Amino acid sequence: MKISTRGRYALIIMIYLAKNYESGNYITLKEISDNENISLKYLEKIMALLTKAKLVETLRGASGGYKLNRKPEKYSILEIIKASEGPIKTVDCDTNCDKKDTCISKKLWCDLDNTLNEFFDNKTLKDLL
Amino acid sequence: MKISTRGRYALIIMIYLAKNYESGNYITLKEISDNENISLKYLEKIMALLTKAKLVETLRGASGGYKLNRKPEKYSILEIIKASEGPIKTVDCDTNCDKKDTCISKKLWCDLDNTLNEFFDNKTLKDLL
DNA sequence: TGTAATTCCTACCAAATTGGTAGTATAATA
DNA sequence: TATTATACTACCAATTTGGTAGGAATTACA
Repeated sequence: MKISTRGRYALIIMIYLAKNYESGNYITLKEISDNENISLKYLEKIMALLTKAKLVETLRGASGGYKLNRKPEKYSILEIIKASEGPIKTVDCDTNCDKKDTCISKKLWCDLDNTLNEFFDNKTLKDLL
Repeated sequence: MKISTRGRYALIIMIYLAKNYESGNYITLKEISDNENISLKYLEKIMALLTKAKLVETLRGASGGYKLNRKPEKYSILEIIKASEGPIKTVDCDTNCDKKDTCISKKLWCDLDNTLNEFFDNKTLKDLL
């Protein structure tokens, strides 16, 4: 029942970009790294996930960086969590479980996943600012 | 964002005991192991957590075993999760974070913990039967 | 046109957690 | 007293987490 640093840092990055959304500028990871005290190299790795999920626009080379490609209110927190931590699936009981059809617990875990999805989907980046 | 097998198996154990609550009998881990296809040794380890949390009554020796010490409706799922997986704390951002006082994300994670606590606290063992 | 700045990509690694197993001691009962 | 159970302690392999390192590709700008 943990959110790893991947998800936590991903959100920090996105909040940082959201704060700079109005300027339209590309923000470097170096700047985020310096301001948030997170290793540049680790940020790069997390950023790769956000880039792959098309949550940000990137520009390489000098004076490049990252920026949001939509308004902050158009990002649900769910997208950010999914991109960084993978889909929300609190238990893995579908495959290789011979009781999956009669399992009493299953409904609980499904409800839990739904609750979490709803929790994160109802909130946008803008709500956090 | 995962529930480990500890929490998952703990719930299976508790459901099993709840089903046998009316009989008043002590149930052996061997029986649960056979019926649920979970290794006896691993069940012992998980059971130790539930015992320590005083969720069950135990009797050692021949014709011993485990049984619930209250009615199934008196157990919240939260207790069982806490006993097996530890307290619900989705992020660990209090200690060693120099930004903990100004952190924008913090409220989100607190809300998340509260949502999860409420989710599990509102459900009893009996609800699952 | 060269160089500095920046992202992109691949590989590697240590520590912690997960998901167990094994053996023995202790207690209760028949 | 033999058998059946839990209780306790120690160990271990595989996976995940939380990074680091180095260089290649790309772009802006002087």
